[in-house]
Amino acid sequence: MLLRHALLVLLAERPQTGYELARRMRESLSWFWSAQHSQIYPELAAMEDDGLVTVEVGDGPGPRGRKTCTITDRGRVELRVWMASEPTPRPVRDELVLRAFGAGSADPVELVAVFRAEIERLQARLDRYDEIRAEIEAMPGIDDPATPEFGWLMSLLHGIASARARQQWANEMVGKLSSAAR
Amino acid sequence: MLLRHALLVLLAERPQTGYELARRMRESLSWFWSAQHSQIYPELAAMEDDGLVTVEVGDGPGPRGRKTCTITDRGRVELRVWMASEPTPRPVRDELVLRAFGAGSADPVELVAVFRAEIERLQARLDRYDEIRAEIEAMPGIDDPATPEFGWLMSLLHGIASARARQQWANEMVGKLSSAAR
DNA sequence: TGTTGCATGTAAGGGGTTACATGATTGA
DNA sequence: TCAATCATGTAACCCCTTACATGCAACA
Repeated sequence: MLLRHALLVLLAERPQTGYELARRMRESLSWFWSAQHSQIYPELAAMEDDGLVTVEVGDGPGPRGRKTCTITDRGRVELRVWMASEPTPRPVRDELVLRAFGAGSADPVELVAVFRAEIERLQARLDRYDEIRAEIEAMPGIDDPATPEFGWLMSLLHGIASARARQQWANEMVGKLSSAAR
Repeated sequence: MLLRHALLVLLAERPQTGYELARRMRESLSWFWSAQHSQIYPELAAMEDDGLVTVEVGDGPGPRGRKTCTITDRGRVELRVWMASEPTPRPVRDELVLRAFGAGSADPVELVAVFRAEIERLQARLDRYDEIRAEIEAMPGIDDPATPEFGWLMSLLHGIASARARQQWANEMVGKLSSAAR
């Protein structure tokens, strides 16, 4: 029931169509959550059955109508309860750390290249984060947790902190592998 | 084909049974990789079919024999190629960051409690990491990437770096939420 | 006229978790 | 004798990704 709560978080802000939700997942939320439209549409239907959202059908392009989903009071209660609950621990699967663990089975020169590439990817992401951060921090009411911008900034700060930590670690790996190769 | 390479990493060190591989996944590797025995046994059989491991059946408890898996030359080549390849980006799903994003839909006091609990969980993990670190760093040849201990230390350093970064971020969240509540 | 974006759905398949199932050995 | 550990396997189910499928509107 995790996609369900991710959708409720987005719908709490304003009513949206499934297409819009899928786009926001892809474009902005994707740093910490993601889902395909093929997963979102059935879930929205199930949420309607459970009374968490109401669906309003209007005119739209294509063979089917455009369906706008609105969160119900019951949906808001469900969301508030979930927000206060402890995150269920999810198993981690990190290919890069697995490669670090298995360093003994790799060509050191090739492995250094893998880590250097990761450092560059992270740098590109950090540069992008900085741009967005400048935009968001200029917004009024950014320190008020009740505004959507607050949550946006907080999740961005997480992205920055974790990318920096990972980049530094990758850099350390490159250093150790390089000095050993010499 | 990711479980496959995780198993090859472990088998590169020494021959092992499926049970042993499952235990190591659960006990030590689980910080960055995990798999259940119900997934491991069929995968080992498939790997044998593909000539990546050989299986030796011996006496064992229970109705079936004890099967020791040994990596083949072909398995080592497969592993070396994979180690030098770029990690395929996996979608992130982080419940805690999702809660930070949706801060506006939560009771601030309850949300602070959720983040404080995470800080404590991370502290317990960091304490455990420090114990293991002391043990590993005392080992000889720890700076040689060819030894299993090197990979062990590197993955541990990743765990420490990412836990610290996450803890600091969670602390920042608590600060912002608390000052807004007042 | 062709491509991109809007808009909603279904189907097949892969990866993973949980539960079911069996049974020997070792130690409390 | 009871529990934990060793040891291997199967089955059902859930979540998710990829691909298939349809068709309008706007723009180049």
